[in-house]
Amino acid sequence: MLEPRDFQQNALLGLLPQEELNRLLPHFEEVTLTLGQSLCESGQHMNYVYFPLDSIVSLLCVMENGASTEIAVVGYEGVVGVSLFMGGETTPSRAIVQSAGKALRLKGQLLKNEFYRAGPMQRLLLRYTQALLTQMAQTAVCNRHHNLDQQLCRWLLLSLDRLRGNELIMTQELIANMLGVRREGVTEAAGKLQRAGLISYHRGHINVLDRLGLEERVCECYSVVKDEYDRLLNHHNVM
Amino acid sequence: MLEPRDFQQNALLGLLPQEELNRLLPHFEEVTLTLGQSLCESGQHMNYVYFPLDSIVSLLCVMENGASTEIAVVGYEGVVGVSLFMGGETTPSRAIVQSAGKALRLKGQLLKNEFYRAGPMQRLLLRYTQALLTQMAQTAVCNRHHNLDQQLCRWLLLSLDRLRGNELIMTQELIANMLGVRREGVTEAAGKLQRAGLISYHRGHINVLDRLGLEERVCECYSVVKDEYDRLLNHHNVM
DNA sequence: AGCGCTATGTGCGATAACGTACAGAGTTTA
DNA sequence: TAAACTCTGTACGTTATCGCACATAGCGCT
Repeated sequence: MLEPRDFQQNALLGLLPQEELNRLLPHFEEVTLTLGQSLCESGQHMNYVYFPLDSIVSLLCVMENGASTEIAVVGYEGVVGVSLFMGGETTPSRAIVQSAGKALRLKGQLLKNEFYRAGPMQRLLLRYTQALLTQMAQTAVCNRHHNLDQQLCRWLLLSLDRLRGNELIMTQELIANMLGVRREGVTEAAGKLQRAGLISYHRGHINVLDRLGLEERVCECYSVVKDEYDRLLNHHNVM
Repeated sequence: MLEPRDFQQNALLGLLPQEELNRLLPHFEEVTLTLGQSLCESGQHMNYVYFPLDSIVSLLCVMENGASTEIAVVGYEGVVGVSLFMGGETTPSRAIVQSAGKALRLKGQLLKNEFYRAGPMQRLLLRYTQALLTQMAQTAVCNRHHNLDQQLCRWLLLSLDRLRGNELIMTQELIANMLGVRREGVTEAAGKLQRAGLISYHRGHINVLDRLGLEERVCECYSVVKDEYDRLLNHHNVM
């Protein structure tokens, strides 16, 4: 049986009133997500929704030729599987574990039942979905208007916000897949950050040395997304 | 007083059971939307939601330097103002009329009341929101991976699907703002389509001469979005 | 130690889109 | 009718990213 404090590790669940949480408590399962694991394939039904604790999940749009782009990232502040309660059951996107760690999972049907009580859980999940919408929109603009250097900063900061420490375990190849660019492009952009002393890079391990430095370089997209999450999912506004 | 058949012009309202519609019927207002009119500014509260009949509205992400990109387009199949019922009240994006025409509008509070009955209207609006989500995600990928020629085809087809005839009233300058590219780029891409006999172009009037030709040139993004709208908002699946 | 695999770094020509400038044609206004 | 304005077309050098090729370095395995 999970302890109440386990739930506080996920910010979304942490916002729920205790009685709502209690109803679901026995049905949660803690699972370990491994790097690269797929939680959802394009067009497939999901059996579970996942509330990350210290793991990070990327939502990817995959194209016919195999090229992909990350459209949003989900960590302890959110949930993977919004299409379940939105009513579509499936989405055309994939959910891939970008950073290994723990998550709480819940059977899709149970979440749907809770959602359709039209109480705090519904309000919360809808506000979260709107934040996700903003993240996707901003990703679209960023892809259009900002250069790779800035996009890499945005990606690093969004990931960092969802982790405890300052270390990311992620090869340049994988980052390139997320951003939808060439691996060489990431090498070059990351090289600049490394020479500027903002990060150190070593065979799949990125250490962020100077977070403020990254924030100076990043495009506005980062703070637009962050501010909107803060606004929509802050304790005062939600309940 | 509006006639029931007026409502059938909006596909979303057309999917609602009669009794649901009857409850709201007295509160709808028909309005004329003019080209370039703003229905919603970034971060502003919306007082109304709009159900387009024969008008088209673009959702734009505007950046600090004024550059913009369309992240989704809404026509007779949808509604402008999802942030109202999603709970966030505002969004960081703008809603601009891209093609003049009629729409039905409803006071935001009335829609929210209806939404929180947790009945057919809620189910419908949530499914629509998921479709919107897909459109945004696909826009992000398309911005990344496809060239301007293909994106223009996608944009023309998405607009065409939301219009009665084959004529679009839209300057190259405006299309460029939507796609987030240079006006000259649109001139060039449109020139290719014109020379190929697919469209004819004259001072803000585009006539689509060969729709199938456009569908042959367009990237997969168009059909991903269209298929997902069809799946999520088709009569058999919704109610 | 030696081999193979993986991750990173670098170089270079090709390409798409950019910024800018300007010309011409059509439309509106004075 | 002339002037002003709007929309479209064209040209050209610049830049960011791509695609490809290949070098180097770290790590694991035998």
